[in-house]
Amino acid sequence: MPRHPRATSTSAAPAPRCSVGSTPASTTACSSSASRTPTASARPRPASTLSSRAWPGWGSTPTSRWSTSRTTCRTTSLPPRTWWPGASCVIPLDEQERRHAAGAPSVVRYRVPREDGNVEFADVVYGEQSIDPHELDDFVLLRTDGSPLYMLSVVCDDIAMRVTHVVRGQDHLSNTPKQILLYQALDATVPTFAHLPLIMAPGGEKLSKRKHGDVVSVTTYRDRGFLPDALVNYLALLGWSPGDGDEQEVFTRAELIERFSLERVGRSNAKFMFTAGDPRNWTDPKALSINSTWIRNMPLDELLPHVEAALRAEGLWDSAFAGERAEWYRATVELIRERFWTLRDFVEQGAAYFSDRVTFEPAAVAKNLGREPKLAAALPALAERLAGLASFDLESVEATVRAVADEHELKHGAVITGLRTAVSGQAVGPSAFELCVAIGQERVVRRLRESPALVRGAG
RNA sequence: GGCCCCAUAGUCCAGUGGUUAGGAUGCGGGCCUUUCAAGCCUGAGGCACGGGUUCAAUUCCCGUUGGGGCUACCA
Repeated sequence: MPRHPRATSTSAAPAPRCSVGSTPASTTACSSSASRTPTASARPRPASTLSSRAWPGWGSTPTSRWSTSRTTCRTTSLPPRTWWPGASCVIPLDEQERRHAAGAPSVVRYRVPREDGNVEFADVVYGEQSIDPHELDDFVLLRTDGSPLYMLSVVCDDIAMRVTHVVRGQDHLSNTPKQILLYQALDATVPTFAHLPLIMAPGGEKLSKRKHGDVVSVTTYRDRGFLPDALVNYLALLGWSPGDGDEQEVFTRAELIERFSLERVGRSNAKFMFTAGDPRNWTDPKALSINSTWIRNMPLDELLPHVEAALRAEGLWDSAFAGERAEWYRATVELIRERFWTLRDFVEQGAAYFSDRVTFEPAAVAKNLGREPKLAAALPALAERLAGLASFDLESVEATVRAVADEHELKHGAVITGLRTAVSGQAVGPSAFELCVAIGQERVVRRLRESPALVRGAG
């Protein structure tokens, strides 16, 4: 049998079928034969419901008996199950009859076999496990209403789906022995288990949807401009590495499929660093970093569709970008992606390139326009000079900018940075001259003509 | 309380019975320059503690401490 799900099955071994995650496809899959809604007329359940291991159990409230047991074993510091030799679980038959006659609702509980030795299995990640069944509770299989619990459902679903490899979080490691017992009770083949280390929140607790909200949701990453491959790349690195002195960190999906192996997955939990509410570090900085690496370095042709989708979603897409302006579009994306971190940057900062929409960053305006009042006159003057340019290319734009700066007795840098902000709204970005050429003569001229209001407003 | 798992910089990962303990990210400084969440260079920062085993432990063993998980008529 292949040791992990991505291994290629070479021989007659069946192709691995994986159960990834922990939610059964159906919580009622197993209930058909075993569950009946108890009624006053229901006959006592035979002890043989499940390999002579399932028993009816009563309690005035679902957990009353267990609460007592917990208290007992805590105060006596006994192993949890020693007080439970079966006596309080196995109710005498006549008592069962009496309770059923009285219509007392019951659950069906699995009686753990404690005389057959330890439950053993080899976890692909955590290694050999051997659990003393005395540590295991007699757990409930069916609720009072006959519906199955998770423990039974996963096992039944995975058997039904012929799952060969179960890959899930380490929080299920302790439940695995119970499930193995169920596989055996049902006379089914026990699958191979691989438990993965957990991803913890910055505070150290288990990361959860309930407590941590959107950061745990993949759709959040999609909506906030992550490339699918970049997310997968980052996640793969949480707990796994190629090893053998190989320090590569950027992996394509194909490389991951080729090189990933469960055997090289570590056993210690990872902390997922993020700062809720911080627009810059809303998720782990390393995840952001890998996403930016992808955006900057992936083949342009593979990035383009993602940018297009983002622009379309914001109403910034122009069919000309795929037609007569295709070349310009490609060059522009290539120019601006160098400093971008997520796909959102293409619609936020990028809007200034693809449309008439410019978002002026207040800090940028204050820094590059607000500190030099003379720009209120210089920038419009520059606008007219640029408007008169027959060829709006890098060299002529630069020459014009420098000339206008001299004429207004301004430092070149002041005009250049002011120009960048007046035209793109940003304090950072590509070379101001390249930026102008990319945005185009008409828009640059128009934005410069409108800039005095910004200069005065900021000053 | 019981059982299980884990332990290398802030974080994510390599690594070795003898190494200047490596990379990434983040942070500091410098360079470049018209800007920097860009690029280049550079700096600080780590083997949790205590016992063993050994000529020699970050590495192997035990314990301690610390962290996490499970222990539901949740999944």
